[in-house]
Amino acid sequence: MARTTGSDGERTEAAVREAAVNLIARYGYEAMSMRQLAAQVGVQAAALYRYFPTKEELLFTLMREHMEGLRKAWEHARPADADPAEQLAAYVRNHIAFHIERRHATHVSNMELRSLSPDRLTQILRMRTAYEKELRSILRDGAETGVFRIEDTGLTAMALIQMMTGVIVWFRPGERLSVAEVMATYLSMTMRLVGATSAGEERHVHEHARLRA
Amino acid sequence: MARTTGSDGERTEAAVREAAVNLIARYGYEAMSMRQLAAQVGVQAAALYRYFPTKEELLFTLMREHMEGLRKAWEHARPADADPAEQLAAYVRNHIAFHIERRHATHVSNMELRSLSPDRLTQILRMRTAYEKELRSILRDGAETGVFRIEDTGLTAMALIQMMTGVIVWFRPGERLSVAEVMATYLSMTMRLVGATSAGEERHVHEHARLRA
DNA sequence: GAATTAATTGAACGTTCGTTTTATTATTGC
DNA sequence: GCAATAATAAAACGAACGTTCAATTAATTC
Repeated sequence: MARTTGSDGERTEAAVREAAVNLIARYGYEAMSMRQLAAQVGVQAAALYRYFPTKEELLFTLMREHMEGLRKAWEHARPADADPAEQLAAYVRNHIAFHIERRHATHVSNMELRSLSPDRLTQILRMRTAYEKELRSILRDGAETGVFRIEDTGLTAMALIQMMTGVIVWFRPGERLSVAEVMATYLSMTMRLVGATSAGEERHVHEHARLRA
Repeated sequence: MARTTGSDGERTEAAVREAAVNLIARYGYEAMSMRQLAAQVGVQAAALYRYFPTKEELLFTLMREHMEGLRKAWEHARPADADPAEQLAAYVRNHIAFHIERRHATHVSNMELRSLSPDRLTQILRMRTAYEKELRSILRDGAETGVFRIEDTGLTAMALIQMMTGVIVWFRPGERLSVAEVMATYLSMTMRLVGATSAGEERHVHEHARLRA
């Protein structure tokens, strides 16, 4: 046999990406074999090499597009002219919404970094650092303006990001909590953690009420 | 050749454990080969099977002992009769100190769960859940006593644990911050996050001063 | 409808993997 | 110092891995 009826390159490539994200998230990059991936797509292993030259290139593509998606989401969600408290709230909401919606891809991007070659690792880490830098900048602004009380900006940024990204470990859609509830609670915890002054707290409380409605 | 001069079973087994933790933390369980591990120990691959019947059993042993170590550390560090704020402070200090000291083992226990067979996975998760339950219990006590202001105990516990465990991602000994400084800052963030009342804050501030001294 | 291009199969390549078996040497106990 | 045991080496096993190649068929182009 050879080309099958109804076969379509674009559809196959999309199916490969989706199956790869799911399999790598569940079993890990090293544990997923190209044959296993091909079987999930409904194709022979050799067909995969029409779309991705190597297994590592496939992993890198998934990670790069995930990071670009995160950057674009924040570019779209960031408020143009807003005080640090509003900016921080937008950052938290965007981060949690994005990571819950793309749990599997996030898992891959966070857990499989060590399977990348050095220069590809550098590229992904650069994108990640740029994204984290946005948060540090917001925190610094807030600390200088006096709306936040923060001991160490860099350390607080790392703590917040790890706290927020952690939702993908335990969150399962359709269980006890809705996405809006999780977002609201994490927003509340974040504002307290950065010592947001009453003005920021007020805003957050209103936000909280709105989200639960 | 066969038995080598000066060979000693106990020393070899300890060397295997240490090398395995380091290699798995760096390259991942699947990516570490038994030959690579043996080479690191200075022995042939077959010799490993004198101490661990399979590769997975080796992984499981490392994880189980790490979790038991964490439990024992908390048993030893937990204050007998203390208010929730003091108990929480002890939990945070113990968690951060333990995880910084055993970064590699923590990495293994957190990242390689999917390489365990179902029943071994269950065993490790049970130990982890028991440990997390301690934190939830402290938070609940504090919320009921009124010393903490917490929206959702379970969610707060997860957020705190992920925030604290996250130190192993970026912390490198001997760099910008000392362990005591990191502990102090995380303690401060934790107390604010749980909305600890001024009494708890006071105590924490004193603690903070003590640790920096 | 013939020629060209796109998509895929099936088989194979060389390598590496975890593990087992057997033999061999060092150490220990008497 | 001799028997028993502990610790390892060396070689091999079959299976699985990522990847390549040639052949084959479907879709497209003119």
